[in-house]
Amino acid sequence: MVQQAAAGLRQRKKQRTRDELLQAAQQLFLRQGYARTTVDEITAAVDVSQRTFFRYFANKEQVALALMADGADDLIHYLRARPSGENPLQALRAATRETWDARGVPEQEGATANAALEIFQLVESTPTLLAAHLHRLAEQQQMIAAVVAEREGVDPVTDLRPRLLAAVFSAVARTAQHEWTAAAGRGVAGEDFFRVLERHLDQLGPALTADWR
Amino acid sequence: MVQQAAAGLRQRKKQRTRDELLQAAQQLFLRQGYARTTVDEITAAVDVSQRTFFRYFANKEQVALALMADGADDLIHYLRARPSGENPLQALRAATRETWDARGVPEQEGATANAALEIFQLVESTPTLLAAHLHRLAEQQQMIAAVVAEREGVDPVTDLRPRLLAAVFSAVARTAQHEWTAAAGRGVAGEDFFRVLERHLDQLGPALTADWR
DNA sequence: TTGCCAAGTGTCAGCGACTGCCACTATTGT
DNA sequence: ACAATAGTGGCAGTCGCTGACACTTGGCAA
Repeated sequence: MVQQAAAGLRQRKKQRTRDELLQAAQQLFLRQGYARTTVDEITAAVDVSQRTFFRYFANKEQVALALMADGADDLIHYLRARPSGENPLQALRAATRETWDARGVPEQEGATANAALEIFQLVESTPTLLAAHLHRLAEQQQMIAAVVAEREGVDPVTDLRPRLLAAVFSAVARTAQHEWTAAAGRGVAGEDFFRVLERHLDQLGPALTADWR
Repeated sequence: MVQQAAAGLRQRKKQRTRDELLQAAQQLFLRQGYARTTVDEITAAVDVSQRTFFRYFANKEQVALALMADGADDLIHYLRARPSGENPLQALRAATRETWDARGVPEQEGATANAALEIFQLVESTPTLLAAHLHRLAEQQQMIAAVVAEREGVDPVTDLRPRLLAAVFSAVARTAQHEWTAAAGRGVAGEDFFRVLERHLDQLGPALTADWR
């Protein structure tokens, strides 16, 4: 996952301006908020033209979304690799854990980790960004459904289960993420995201079946 | 639900231009697509200024969303009215059925019903609109969670179940809606939305627990 | 009725996101 | 060294959206 050949100069240059744009955007967004940051400000900070900006990102939202660690591709990959003995929900849970573990390393710089959290909160609190984010999640959900259907060898058109499972899992994951972001914001620091997710998954059964009292 | 006093002339006039804007927007959106329709075109059709348009709708997306029968407020209302003996999931299911039944009547004009479907498909196929729609659903989901928590008398902050239930139910409902829209588009006409939703809810257990084979 | 207040509208001026177009510069393979 | 090609900059223009202000019109009381 996440590998890069140190190819030609052209490639590297491109990668560099892209990174610079991202970094400049991050600084400005976190300092002034998303809406109050113009594309011109971002490009000025990196000293490229506005036109160039829109060659790297389809729109302003995409810069912000690109700042969030995504991991969806990784998830798909890990999910494909899970042993076929597991039932789908187990496989999803395990793949998520692997995805999470795999990226812990470069995240320890403190300042970086903190910025990551702030970005989550920024997205969560900016309607347009949240909308775009939800849209992206919906797309990822479809991919998950497809992989699950393939894994289990069921017809993805007829059988509702893959889509339902993907939908429910995504919903739970998103709820957990929401919760985690909020908690981390309140200084209730430390709890691992995956731990939060597990707590949510554990409550899934009770929430659906039992009488609550 | 949905009641209107035939109040002063001022009120009626306002309602009228709002309706006209909606209708004009609907026509244009369905004819030319969302992106290729400008706000100026809409206002020209109704003969009001662009400025007025934005006094009625916060942005272009909102007109489109307003064209979709919403029913969220109704759902909340019905949900509150459900007998407290029911467990939450049952209550949600029943409230949804009531919401659905309550609006069947004025929808039979054929042409209207067909346009409604087309709007769903328009939203589904237009990224910005879909994003906005998902965002709205997320807000409604929060309201559902709040009502459920209140209904069951549990702490909405500590207890994860209300939010999880709302999230899962919304996810299933959305999946069903997606399915329904697609099916209706393929001419596999006739199946009641609520029927589709029930099929999905029935598959929820199997999708989560069982080994799929 | 008259006259006042407030609600609703139009106009205008302007910002910011985004696109198409074309000329220019810099890398790459030969 | 040269040509093909990828990437950038600048410009002109469209569209969504907003603030400010002047104007019209419906609601209401004297």
